[in-house]
Amino acid sequence: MAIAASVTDQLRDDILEGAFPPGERLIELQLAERYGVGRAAIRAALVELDAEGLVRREANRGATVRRISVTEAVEITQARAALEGLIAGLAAERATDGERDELCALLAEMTDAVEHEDKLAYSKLNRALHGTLCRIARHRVADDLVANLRNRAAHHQFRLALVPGRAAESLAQHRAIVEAVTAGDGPAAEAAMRDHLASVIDVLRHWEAFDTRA
Amino acid sequence: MAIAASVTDQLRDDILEGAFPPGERLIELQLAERYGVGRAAIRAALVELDAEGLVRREANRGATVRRISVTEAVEITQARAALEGLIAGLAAERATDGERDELCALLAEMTDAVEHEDKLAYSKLNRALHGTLCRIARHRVADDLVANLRNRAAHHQFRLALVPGRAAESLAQHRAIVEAVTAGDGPAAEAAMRDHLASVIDVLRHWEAFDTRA
DNA sequence: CATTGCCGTGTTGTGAACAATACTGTTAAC
DNA sequence: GTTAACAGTATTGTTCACAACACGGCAATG
Repeated sequence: MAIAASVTDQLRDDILEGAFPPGERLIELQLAERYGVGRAAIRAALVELDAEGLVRREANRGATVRRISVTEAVEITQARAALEGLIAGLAAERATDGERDELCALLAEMTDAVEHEDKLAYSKLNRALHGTLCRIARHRVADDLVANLRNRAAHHQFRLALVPGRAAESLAQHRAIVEAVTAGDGPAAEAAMRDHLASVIDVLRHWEAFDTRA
Repeated sequence: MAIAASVTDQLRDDILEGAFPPGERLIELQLAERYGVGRAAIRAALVELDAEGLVRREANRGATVRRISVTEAVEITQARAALEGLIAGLAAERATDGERDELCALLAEMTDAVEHEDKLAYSKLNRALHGTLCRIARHRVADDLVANLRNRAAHHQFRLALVPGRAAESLAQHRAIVEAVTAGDGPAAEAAMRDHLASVIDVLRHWEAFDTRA
């Protein structure tokens, strides 16, 4: 499965990049040709991505890119809040001096991005910051779960970055998180992370009312 | 995959039942014969259970039942604490009167089991109570994640039930959870659930020191 | 005109055969 | 006695072909 694992990764990336939009049918033969492998490898990849929640498979009807409703995105973010709260708390306890510097540097870059109104850069830095916290926490199980949840809701996270004024609010919340982590205050870090994601949920809930698509 | 899904379920159950102990090799041909299906179906099942974390697959070397160290069981339980805290809080907000009665009935059965020192029954009821809370919370995402985490640590949970005096302590904690949920007090329910799982973690940590196997 | 039955096409599900790889025990050399 | 090379076996990885199923259009019927 050396090659097949790589096929799974390629397909996952392609879905996350938007090469296959939500609802799109994923036909084994087409994918096999696209990635230059046999149908068996594609099948394995589809089973795996189905388990990850990125792909939906129906018996005898094939696979499609899973469509995540706003309602489900709220649930995903709630689960993230619980798990990333744990992670933030652990990160506060376990961060080395070098890792603290890393977080501060990321925060500085985020501040720059907000000042220059570079929403794309901010979105990437946002992802990087959360990823760095996961690494610092040294908690494999939570890390894996969170990475998966982030992938599942990736589409909506992207929309979020485009909301006017959102970046400034988000920046302040991230600053609170980084400060608590660098101060080594676990409970404060957990609370700050939960606050941050609660505010994400607020935005999602606002959409939920008059949005049934995507 | 109508049949194949059932094969995955059968294999998962067999692993959880202990029919295949941790570390045991899972040979495709043997499994195919055992369940009366082709190798392809078995392969799909193994890929799926690998994604679930119950099975480990190495390239060209086959699949084995994943061995969960005590250290990893601690991590799993920490993640459960975060997610089941969320679930307990939601359950407190969303439980109907009928569901509250259901919880009280389960608690009564657990009390009986402790009085009769029926550890096996208690262990089953324990599982049932947590499962019922997941259902009451009506939170699909967290529910799925928790169910998976419980499966992964199932072996250790079973050992836990055999610790002398553990059942009485556990019963008191479950009573606190049920009382908070039936009272509709979300934060208290979340705190009670976290307390309960923190005490599970304490026992695991105690083992961690002088236990490297299983 | 609406509805039902039927057939053709596209796609998935499954089984069998073959190739590639890793493990085991044996023999030979140093 | 230890190590290295080697063959034999067991198991996985891959490909192919075919069967099973779902969907679409078309025609026949009421």
